[in-house]
Amino acid sequence: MRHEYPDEQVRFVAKLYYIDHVSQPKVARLARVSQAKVSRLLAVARKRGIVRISVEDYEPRNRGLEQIVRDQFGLENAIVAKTAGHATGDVARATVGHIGAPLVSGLLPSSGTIAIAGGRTVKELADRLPGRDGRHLVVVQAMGGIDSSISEVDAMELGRSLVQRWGGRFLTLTTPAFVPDRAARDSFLRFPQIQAVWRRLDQADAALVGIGAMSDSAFVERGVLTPEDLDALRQSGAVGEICGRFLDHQGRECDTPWKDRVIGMDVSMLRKIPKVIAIAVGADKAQAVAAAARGGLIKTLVIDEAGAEALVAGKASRRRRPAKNKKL
Amino acid sequence: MRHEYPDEQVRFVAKLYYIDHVSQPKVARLARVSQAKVSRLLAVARKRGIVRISVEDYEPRNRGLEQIVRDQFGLENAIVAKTAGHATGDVARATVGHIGAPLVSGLLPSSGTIAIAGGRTVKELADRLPGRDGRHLVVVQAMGGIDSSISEVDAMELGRSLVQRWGGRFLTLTTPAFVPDRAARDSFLRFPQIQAVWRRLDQADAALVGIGAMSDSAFVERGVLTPEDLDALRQSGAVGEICGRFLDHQGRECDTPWKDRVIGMDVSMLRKIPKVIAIAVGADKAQAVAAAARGGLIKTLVIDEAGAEALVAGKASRRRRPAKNKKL
DNA sequence: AATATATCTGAATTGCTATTCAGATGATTG
DNA sequence: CAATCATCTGAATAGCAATTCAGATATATT
Repeated sequence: MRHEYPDEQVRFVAKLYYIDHVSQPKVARLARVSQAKVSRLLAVARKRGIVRISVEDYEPRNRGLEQIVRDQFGLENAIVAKTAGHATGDVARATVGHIGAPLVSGLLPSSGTIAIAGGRTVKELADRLPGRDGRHLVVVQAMGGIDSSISEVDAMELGRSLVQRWGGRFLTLTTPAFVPDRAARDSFLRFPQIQAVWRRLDQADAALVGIGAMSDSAFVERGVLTPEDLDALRQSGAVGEICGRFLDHQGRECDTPWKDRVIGMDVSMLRKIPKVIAIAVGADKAQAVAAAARGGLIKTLVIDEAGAEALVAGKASRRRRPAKNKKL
Repeated sequence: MRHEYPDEQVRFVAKLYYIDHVSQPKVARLARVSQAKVSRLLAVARKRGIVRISVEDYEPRNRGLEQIVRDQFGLENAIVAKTAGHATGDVARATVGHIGAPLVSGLLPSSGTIAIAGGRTVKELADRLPGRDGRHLVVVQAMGGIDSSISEVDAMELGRSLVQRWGGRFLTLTTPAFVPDRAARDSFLRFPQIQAVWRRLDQADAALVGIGAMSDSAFVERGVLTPEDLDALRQSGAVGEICGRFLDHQGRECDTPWKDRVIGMDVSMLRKIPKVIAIAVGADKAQAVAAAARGGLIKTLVIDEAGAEALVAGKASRRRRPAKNKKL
């Protein structure tokens, strides 16, 4: 089969376009080809290295903050993504996802089992994980379905799209995330199909999870928890949540009825997974992140600058509180 | 006055765009600015050298042919522009103009007087001559107006646009190119205004001229010469033309009535100008170019590959002819 | 403090580039 | 020597980038 364009032509086009700044339609005229082909020739020029574009190093991570976060919370790894003008909300999530993705990709094993949870921030990152060949990963849903619809930020969807790009296998937890009571949960977990997935989860090599704060809970938004439920959880000392597990300041699961109604990775499972990568964006996640870290549930944290700063500041304030308590 | 964008922001934007291939609208979102500003930041990045784009050398000139042409015709300088797929016509003219312009710009003096003639090819080159500050050039029209309209390829227009970019002065030859007879010409040349310009021409430091073939004459096209006139000229030995001067094989002006009816630089004027840069495109110009070169009228030749090849080949054939003549 | 001047900004627009599509072309196979 | 396949091609198009414009903002000047 004939193939590849002559170097001479590629260089001719590249020179006119990149050096002389002649537009593609004009280059096309001079080179006696269509504009479409000029565009293609330029792509070839870049691929072949005939055109080289280099950008002075830009450090997208706040290394100073990373160090502090890592040390204060005993994490293996912290990735603090710089955000333009301390962006918040969607913009910050996109930035953290963009910067975190290649780094997380490097952390994930190339074979074995990965547990994945849902969330907007996890989605931003997961969508940007580069596709790779030759990986034979099993991706497992870390928590049941939040409601009967599948949102594009649900673990179900993220896992599906991941294995589509990676070519592995995706195991779903075909259960709701929250069931009425302990008995219901146990009966679900007795199903052989579900049990098998549950065992995979228990032996996962890595996990990719989000961290939920007590404000703006996605569970409340989607109607599976009421604001009153959330209040009750707060009363019981909950400061945040991972995989449906509500945590107290120390990162222990709060002892509430919900504890037995969740079908999702529990605290002890997370603790023994060698690589738990948590993603969180925003200052309001600080308490929840701190709790998860303190409980040893997460090993790597991917976070934005505002979140990291709140995290570090919050740590200091919490140190003051015990001092207050001593006064009482 | 405030000025210049922070390096940090420029690098941030440049990295996203050039390394991560994120589109400008998306970069804009992440950087919290408008797409317009991203475009501007990228321009700054290129200007500051934060982004460097390098293209493997492309040699736009056919050095081998240049050498042959230079040697065979005793030229100071020959520029043979490579043309994609041996392009002809407009495309070849544009290519030669594009490649020749920066080289011609380097050859032209930065002060003094430059004579300029018209022509499609001259236009292609002149339009691409880079603007330069600090030059105090006087540009002089080398030949009268061909007809009463001013076409965009006429010396009048080219000179005007050149000094507009260069900031010099443009002197026009306010006469027709062809007048009815010698007496008319002499009377024109006696006008003090015209005489002054003529004297400038006579002392020009450089000239930029096209070369006309006996086919497809612009003069015939514009109705100042009839096809019969052209035939008569051919009968008198004319093989080409410079500034309205018809030349024989040896580059001497043909002795015809037209000789005294042209108001334009003559052969002796051209011969003594230190830098005469002639531009010609196309194989059909070969004889005319050869004649001009042989007559010592031009010092530098800018030409396309097809033209140069015809030139070289023609030279060989002309050598054969004298051999024939000996037989007679 | 008020004005003048220069620069900066994003919305709209224009013009350019990358991709999609349908058809052509040439290699490869039975 | 078809038939098949993969690639290549330019026209059309969808999407993207550079420029223009009018208004905003900051600095310098009086």
